[in-house]
Amino acid sequence: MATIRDVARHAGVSIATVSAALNESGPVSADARRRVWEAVEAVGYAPNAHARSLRLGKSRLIGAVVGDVTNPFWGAMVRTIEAVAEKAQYSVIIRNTDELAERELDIIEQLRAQRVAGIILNAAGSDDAYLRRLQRSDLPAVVTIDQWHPDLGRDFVGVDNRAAGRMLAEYVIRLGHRRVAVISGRKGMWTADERMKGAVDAMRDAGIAVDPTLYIQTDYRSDASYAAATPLLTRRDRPTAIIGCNNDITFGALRATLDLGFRCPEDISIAGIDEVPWSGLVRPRVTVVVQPVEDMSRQATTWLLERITANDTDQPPPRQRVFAPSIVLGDSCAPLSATVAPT
Amino acid sequence: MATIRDVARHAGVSIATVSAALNESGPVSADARRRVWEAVEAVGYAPNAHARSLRLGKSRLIGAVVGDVTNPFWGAMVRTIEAVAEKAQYSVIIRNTDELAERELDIIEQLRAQRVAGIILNAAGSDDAYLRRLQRSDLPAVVTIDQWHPDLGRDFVGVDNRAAGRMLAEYVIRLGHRRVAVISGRKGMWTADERMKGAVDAMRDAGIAVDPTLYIQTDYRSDASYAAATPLLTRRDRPTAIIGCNNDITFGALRATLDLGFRCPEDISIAGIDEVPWSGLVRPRVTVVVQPVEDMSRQATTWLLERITANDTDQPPPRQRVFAPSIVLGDSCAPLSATVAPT
DNA sequence: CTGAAAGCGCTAACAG
DNA sequence: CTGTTAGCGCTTTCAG
Repeated sequence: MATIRDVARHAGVSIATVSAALNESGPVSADARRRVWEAVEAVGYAPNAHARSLRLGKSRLIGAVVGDVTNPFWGAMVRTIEAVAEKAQYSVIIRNTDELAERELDIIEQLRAQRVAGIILNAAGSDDAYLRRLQRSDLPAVVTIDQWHPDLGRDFVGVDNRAAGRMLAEYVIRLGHRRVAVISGRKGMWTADERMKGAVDAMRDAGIAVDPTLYIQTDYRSDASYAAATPLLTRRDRPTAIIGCNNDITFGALRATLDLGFRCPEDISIAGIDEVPWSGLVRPRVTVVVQPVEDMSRQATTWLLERITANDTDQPPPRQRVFAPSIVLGDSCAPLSATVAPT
Repeated sequence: MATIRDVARHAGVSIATVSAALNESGPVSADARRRVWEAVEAVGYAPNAHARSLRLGKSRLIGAVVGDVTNPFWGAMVRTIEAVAEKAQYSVIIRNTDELAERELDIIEQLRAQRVAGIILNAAGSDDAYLRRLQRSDLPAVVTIDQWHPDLGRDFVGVDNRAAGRMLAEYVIRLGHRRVAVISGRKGMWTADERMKGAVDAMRDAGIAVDPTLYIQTDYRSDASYAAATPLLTRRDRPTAIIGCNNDITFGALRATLDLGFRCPEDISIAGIDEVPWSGLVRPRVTVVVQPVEDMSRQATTWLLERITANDTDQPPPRQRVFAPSIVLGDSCAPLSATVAPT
């Protein structure tokens, strides 16, 4: 592939002039500039990004470390991250962690070796050893997204997850439900704990006796949720409503409900967090709390690019932006009075 | 960030020894090796990928150029591509084209400048100028996926799209339908043309008079499909069945059908191509032809890595692998005899 | 305004 | 077995 030397030779100038012309980083005569561009065209030149990065000591790559692109939540995130990055001439390397802390740390290490300029990170781990390893000072710019870690000292973009859990619980409580199950992600994960806490708080505030066997934390996965929901639904004092703390969990709970021969919402009311794909055609239309995914990923990417561009000396202190979730009503929840009581 | 020099100094050896030790590319005494690894640990060294790529004249990056990660079809593709690439220590840069040929060419040019080692490409354009620009000889290794271009001379992985269209049409014909509409992607796009042709062939083979006003090619997008379906459904001699040639199109057609007050499948039968997300809960359960997305992306990535690794001299000739699609029956199609006739 | 030359961090001869 | 050195392609002083 053509190098800057080929262009210089072809244009009859020095390589320094070519560089100055292409980057507009120095004075070049109109004539030389024209000849350079012609030569670029003629030899099919494109500057070698690796040489450039090496010389400049910085690359135009950013990493997007997400749970799983296959989940519409992360799919939408990645889509927007890519769109915003592209405008600023950055490319995004995508990596899925399946929310496995060990994998995530590995990936971060690899991205560091690749000298990405920055990382948008779904930091899904939680224990101390994990956090310590995330603290290492020689990481590139990082903006965390979705999961918050109080002491990490990084920019964070997410939603008020406690409010999300609370909204859903208050909604079903208002419909009269008293025995409400909540299935959330694994313990220690910020979003999972917060969503659970928000829901439980709402119950407590409503004067409902808190039954811990109704509150389950497992993986944010539909099979885990299915497995968790099944025993709940076959108990004698089964809940009359279930809250699923992400889309996969909601999906699993709904499947379990229907597979066991219950109707939703006639027998069991179900509501969840996160958008449901093809929601217009999913029956019942699930009541969900949604996050402004696009705004979130746009903010995260903007902040990241800002940090990448800023001098080391004027890096802003860690910022947090917490968006408000909103509820989208469907018909997956019925008033308790209209619910067929457990026998 | 630490360089190989820091490691060498710390270990009390030369940089060549460090390189040899880390890459196992030369004889190094056990003692030196140990000291090198200790030094690496101590200074937090990770080899600079840009320097490496520059020196080696090749990178460990591949580009995944897809329609839109947000679509579950592409989401699954990207997921598998990343998984397979990771095992071989390659990173994937993701780019969405929205199937816009101009954007796609731009992106390819950028990836070329970035010196990616290879590209997995959804080549969505079709005109001659486009193809000519894709032909340029100085591109890295390329494997095309989904869309086939006979003369491109690149590896290709996809499905038998004609069979996919045919399967669906034969299915509804077997149910007795005679007035069957088909909505596909834009003209000139291989998958769109093939799926349409497969469906139309099946009609012709069944002795059905071909009514061109029932065969529409538009964008692979739900709003385009919605707009296309609406007039079809409001005609007096409206079709009794609709075939949607990708998931978005099917979704749009279904929405239009329901919005107009028709029931599916009682009034209109609908079937489509591509997986439907949350299909277990979408009502009606749509009958679809699905592609083995995971096998396809695995094959594409494997071939790409193979080409990247092979010497220029022993590059295999262009290969094609065409997977068979399969049909998954739902309840979105009813026998014509059970269908409420247009008034 | 233009050119020569240094050097980013690494690998691979090659010499010791 | 180990060290010295050239050079990958680029940007950027610094002289002319």
